[in-house]
Amino acid sequence: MALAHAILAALVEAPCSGYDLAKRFNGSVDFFWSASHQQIYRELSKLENQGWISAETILQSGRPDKKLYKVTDLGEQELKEWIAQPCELAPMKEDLLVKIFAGHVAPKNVILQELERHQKAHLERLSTYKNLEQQYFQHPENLSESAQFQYLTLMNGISYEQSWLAWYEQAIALLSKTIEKI
Amino acid sequence: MALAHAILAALVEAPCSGYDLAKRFNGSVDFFWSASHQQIYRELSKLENQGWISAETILQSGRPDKKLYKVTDLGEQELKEWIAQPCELAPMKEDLLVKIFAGHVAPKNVILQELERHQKAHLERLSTYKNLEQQYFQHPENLSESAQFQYLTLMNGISYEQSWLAWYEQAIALLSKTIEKI
DNA sequence: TCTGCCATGTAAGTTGTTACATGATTAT
DNA sequence: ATAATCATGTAACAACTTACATGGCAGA
Repeated sequence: MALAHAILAALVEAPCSGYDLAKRFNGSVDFFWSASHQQIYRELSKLENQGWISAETILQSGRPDKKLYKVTDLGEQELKEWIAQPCELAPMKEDLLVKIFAGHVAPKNVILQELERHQKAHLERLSTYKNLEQQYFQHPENLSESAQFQYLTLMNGISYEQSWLAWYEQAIALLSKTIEKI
Repeated sequence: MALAHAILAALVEAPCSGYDLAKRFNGSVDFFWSASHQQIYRELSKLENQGWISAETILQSGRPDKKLYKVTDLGEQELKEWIAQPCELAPMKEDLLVKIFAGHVAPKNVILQELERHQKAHLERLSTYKNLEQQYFQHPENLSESAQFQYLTLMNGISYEQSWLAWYEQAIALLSKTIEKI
């Protein structure tokens, strides 16, 4: 049920189309949830049927019409109740760490290359996040309440990326050293 | 396909039963993958049919018989090839951050309680990880190659938990302050 | 006696992935 | 011309979750 609530959360903050939601939940700025556009469209239909969101069709000239979704009172109530229920820690699913765990069955330079690829990707994400921080959250003390909460999720994203980057440094150093020995 | 490879990775390091795998992929020591026992048993059957693992039935007195699984040469080859293929960054799915993102629709003390619950859970995990470090990885320079790789995954787990804990401090401080204002 | 551990599974339902499909507009 | 962006979806399949099911043994 969590995709439903992630969509509600995103729409409460800013009503938008499925296409826009897909952009927010894809690629580089998905610091709290990710989902494909197929999932999103399917879920949006469900949410509309349940009456948790409502759609307004916006006619556009020069580009396809779009449906602008917003959260209904019922939907907001539901979101509020969901927030109050305790939830589990997110399950770990890290392909990269599976590779590291079994790293001794593969050549070390293969592992190192993969580490460096991921390091680069995380570095890019971090810089995206820092740009967002600069643009929207320069003066944390003046933020609206909802902006404060959003800032907290961004801070989490930044902290997450930094923790990965610190680990890459250690991991690459350790593996490079043992390669030299051989 | 990643569950399959996570199982291969775990079995390469130490052959064991489905039950044991489930324990490793559940609860507090799953620092690179998590899965339920149902998933694991189903996947084990598939892997055995594909010839990537083989089972030996161990008759036990006083407790149920068990199947001890180990990775075949074919399975190890497959794992090796999978490691060499570049993979994506793990998708983000954090219920807690969804709650935070939409935090303004709920009472602040509800959010704070949930933050504190999670903080406690992460603290416990960190201490579990640190105990493992003390027990098995006291002298990193003397570790076997495979133990070195395992230590890297543990280090990642520790770094991950510490990053969450640092964020909780910030988040709780920020929210507590704004509560006082009201 | 009741709970928890050991050990394995099935069945039904939900969620997520991959591939396919359309069609206009804008920028290179 | 070609690719990218806007905008929405369907269909088939794979992965994951939740609930159900069994049964002996050990310890409080």
